[in-house]
Amino acid sequence: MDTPDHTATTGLAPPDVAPAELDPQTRARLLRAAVCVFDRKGYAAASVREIVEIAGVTKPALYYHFGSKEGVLTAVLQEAAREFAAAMERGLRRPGTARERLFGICADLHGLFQEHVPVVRVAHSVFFGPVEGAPQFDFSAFDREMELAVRQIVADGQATGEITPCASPADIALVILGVIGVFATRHMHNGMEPLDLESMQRVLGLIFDGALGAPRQQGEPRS
Amino acid sequence: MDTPDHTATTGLAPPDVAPAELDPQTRARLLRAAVCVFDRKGYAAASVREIVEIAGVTKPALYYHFGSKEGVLTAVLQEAAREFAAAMERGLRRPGTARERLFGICADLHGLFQEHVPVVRVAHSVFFGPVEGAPQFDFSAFDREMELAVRQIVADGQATGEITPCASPADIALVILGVIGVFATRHMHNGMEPLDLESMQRVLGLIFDGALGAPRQQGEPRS
DNA sequence: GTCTATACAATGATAGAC
DNA sequence: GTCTATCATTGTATAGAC
Repeated sequence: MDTPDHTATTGLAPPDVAPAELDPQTRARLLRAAVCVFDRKGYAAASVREIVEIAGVTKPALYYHFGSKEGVLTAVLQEAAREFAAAMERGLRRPGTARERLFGICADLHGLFQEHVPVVRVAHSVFFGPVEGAPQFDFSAFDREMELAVRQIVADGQATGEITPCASPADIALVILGVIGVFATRHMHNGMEPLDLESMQRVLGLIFDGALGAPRQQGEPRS
Repeated sequence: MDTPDHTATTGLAPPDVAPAELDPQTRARLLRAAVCVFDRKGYAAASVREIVEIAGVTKPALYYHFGSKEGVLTAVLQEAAREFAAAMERGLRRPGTARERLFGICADLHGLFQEHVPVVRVAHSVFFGPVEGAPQFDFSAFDREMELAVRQIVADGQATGEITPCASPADIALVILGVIGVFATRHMHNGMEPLDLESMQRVLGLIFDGALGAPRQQGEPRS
């Protein structure tokens, strides 16, 4: 219970494995354990004791690699931010019509969220969490990048005539971001059954085809 | 610094004020202080010490009125839930077209959020916060009530022909809930400038008028 | 109902051996 | 790089006077 598995510190490990080889394992185990505990307890209530217990290492190992509890959280968020930014970039570089690109970016995000639910929850909690107590992480980048990407694609679609130029790209992007947000919410929160990708595409199709609103023939009294 | 103001325990207060008259004041002060601290530090990191300091009372007073730190949070959430439910009911009872009712419910929510930003942030944090550590509050009611109300109004609008019956009420409601969520998010998060009610009405109008999507004439290759 | 004073557990972080 | 052992602080909650 004290030292569960020392496959590398004992003589049983391959002789060509240097002692430093164990480091990345320790770091990765700590990160995974931290995400788990941050998700369950929240960052503030998460104890380094529980993190190192789950990781199977000791406290000084955590402080050696990350310096502090904040350092662990920052590392988690930085990795998440990298993956998120990469997804946004993929979405922007994707060829095709605006609809295809927007579908693609939403599908990417859907998959990313589904694959890393605990991390997404932790990131969300920190983003909306208290200003004091959490590290000063530039988190607005997440939302800003997403909004920028969607708005850019919408603007492209307007330039090619695929999307109506009657509305501002920002307003249209807002609607799409709202849909993404609702689906993300459903994925994050325990007790709400997540909506599948098919539903998301159906809803996005609704927006794109202008299938919302009035049947376009009996008109409101004015306006 | 120990006992800041005892306007009622000293002989300076009006003689017709019974000692028990101080109670609701203490309770209210505690609740306001708790919201303030929960918002700034988060529930887990909030200390009863700071709460009672800001409230100008002592620890036992808090434990007398609420039993525990959890009890304080629960009281805050319950009051918020009552106000929220009342707003949803008002929205459902409001007469007029579906558009008017939906605009009304969104405006109500917008006002409610704007008026109680700290409470909304606390509620949001708890809703998306860790499962362990926070009290078992039936929080899904918030989202469920909102979704039900919007969906009901959409269905009504479809019954009268105001809204296209081509899409399911649930899907349309999802889009509207997304917009509400985006606007709520902008209000809650420090560092994002909140969007005004006018923007919200403009975006909702976009959805209602079917102004999103293609200009309705050059059609996609298929579908 | 509200106070003073305190019990008692748990926390984040570190010193120093190896 | 990783361990054992420990520190100082802070947390929630309570006992008992008034």
